Amino acid sequence: MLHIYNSLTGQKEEFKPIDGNRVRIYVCGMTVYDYCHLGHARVMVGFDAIVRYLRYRGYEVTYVRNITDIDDKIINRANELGVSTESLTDRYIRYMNEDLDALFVVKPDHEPRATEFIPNIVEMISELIERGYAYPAANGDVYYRTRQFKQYGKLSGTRLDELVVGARIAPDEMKNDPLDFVLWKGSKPGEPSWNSPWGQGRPGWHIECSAMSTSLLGSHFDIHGGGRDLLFPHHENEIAQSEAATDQTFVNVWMHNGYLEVNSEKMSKSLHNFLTIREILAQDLDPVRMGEILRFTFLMCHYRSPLNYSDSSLKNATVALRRIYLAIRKFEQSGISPSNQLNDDYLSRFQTVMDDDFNTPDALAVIFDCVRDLNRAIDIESGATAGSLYQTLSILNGALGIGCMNASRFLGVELSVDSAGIRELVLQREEARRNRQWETADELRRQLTALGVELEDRPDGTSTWRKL
RNA sequence: GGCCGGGUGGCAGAGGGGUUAUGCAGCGGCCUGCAAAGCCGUCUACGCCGGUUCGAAUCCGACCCCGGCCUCCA
Repeated sequence: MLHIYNSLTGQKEEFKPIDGNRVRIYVCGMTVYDYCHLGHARVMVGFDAIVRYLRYRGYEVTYVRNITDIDDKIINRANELGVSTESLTDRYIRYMNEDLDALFVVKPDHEPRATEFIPNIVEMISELIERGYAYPAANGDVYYRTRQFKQYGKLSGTRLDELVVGARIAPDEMKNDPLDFVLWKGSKPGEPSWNSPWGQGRPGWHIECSAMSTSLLGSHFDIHGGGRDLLFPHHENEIAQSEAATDQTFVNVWMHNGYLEVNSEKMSKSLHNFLTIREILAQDLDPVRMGEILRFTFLMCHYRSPLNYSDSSLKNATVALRRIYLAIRKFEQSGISPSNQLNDDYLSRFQTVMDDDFNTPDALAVIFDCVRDLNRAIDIESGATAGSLYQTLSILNGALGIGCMNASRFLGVELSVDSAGIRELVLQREEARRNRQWETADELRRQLTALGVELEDRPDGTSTWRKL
């Protein structure tokens, strides 16, 4: 039985899809005016693993992850660079896709952009005005009447009276109440804008997610996710907008990722302490290998816990992941055939921990137990057992989206700057060992070590190797 | 100030009333020409103080520290 922690109720709940076997999930993606940073990566990888697991579990998932391609920051950035907002967002969407590919993140079923849903947005705002939940102001803005929505604050646990203290009205805004928030922004000359009943303008940030999610998934769907920092006010406002406009429960389960931290501080744009995905990927000769290491780093920590990022997080992930790949390679070089007879014990342990709010660290513990068993089975030449464990391991890895690289590539065998030269030295050493010239063999090993190559001698006298 | 999280062994990081998390590192052994990898065994633990209980790292209360939200942020 799958249980998911619901931010709305503050507890783990049994998950029951609204419509039989179908699961409809919406995740807030990114605003594309800069490179993806590790905080984005954590959300994308986290929900990628969740969606993969839901599918593994047999659910028919419709996964929507939006792109915000119009807002103040995009406009400002485009102006700074002297380019159009479209060319700016196109560029960063391209970079985002490259980054996410490197992290083995599968494409969502729909990836709507705010600018493609202006009619839906306008329609929803009109509905809100009609129902008395919104009002146009003289400056061309349209605002949401927050106090009108009696359940406001139910997600974040805030009370309106407490919020008033911090609320403020910017000089150019014409709100009736400081708590009201903008649905539609009247545009200034020269800004990108769309036609609306309230004049030229653009959508506010919160409304686009309400419009896109309900348009693509219906007024009432199963799961809505995003980073913890979106819980308030973004998701709170989404609820207010959607439920006021449709009179229906918006979302059953709200899921939020813990923060990615650096030096125990939240990584964010405003603190200027963020690392981009591509900076990290560039740290290794093979960016794809680095992508999987980064992905693994995220999965070693539960999605709701804060993850304190450091260089040693990557090192930890590297050696842990290497253990998995060494076992895979060991099996592949053993000549044993994979077996279709899966190991029920591991499958069931894996499902138990993943069913408990997607506990990926526990799931990895199961995988490592399976790895140990596999190594053991290969060592004692128990072919049937090894074949079964190998196949089981592959299935479990696939459910998390790890271990899907070619083992030799991960271990760096095909990648070295001088593979041919290394191969030559390895062969020379094999020759020396055959002749029992241990001094020569050890000297060659020293040379290889200096090249960053670690040798593993096999019983038959040949050697395999990997990058240190 | 209000509202949320959290403090676990050398490190990372799950768990959560009595029984090995897991990975890395350490120690002992097997294997090896020597290594590496692998396997077997093994040491370090639950912020502080009280309480409940036969028994608490796990529940309750106070306290100390850390982080977050209350303004844009994944």
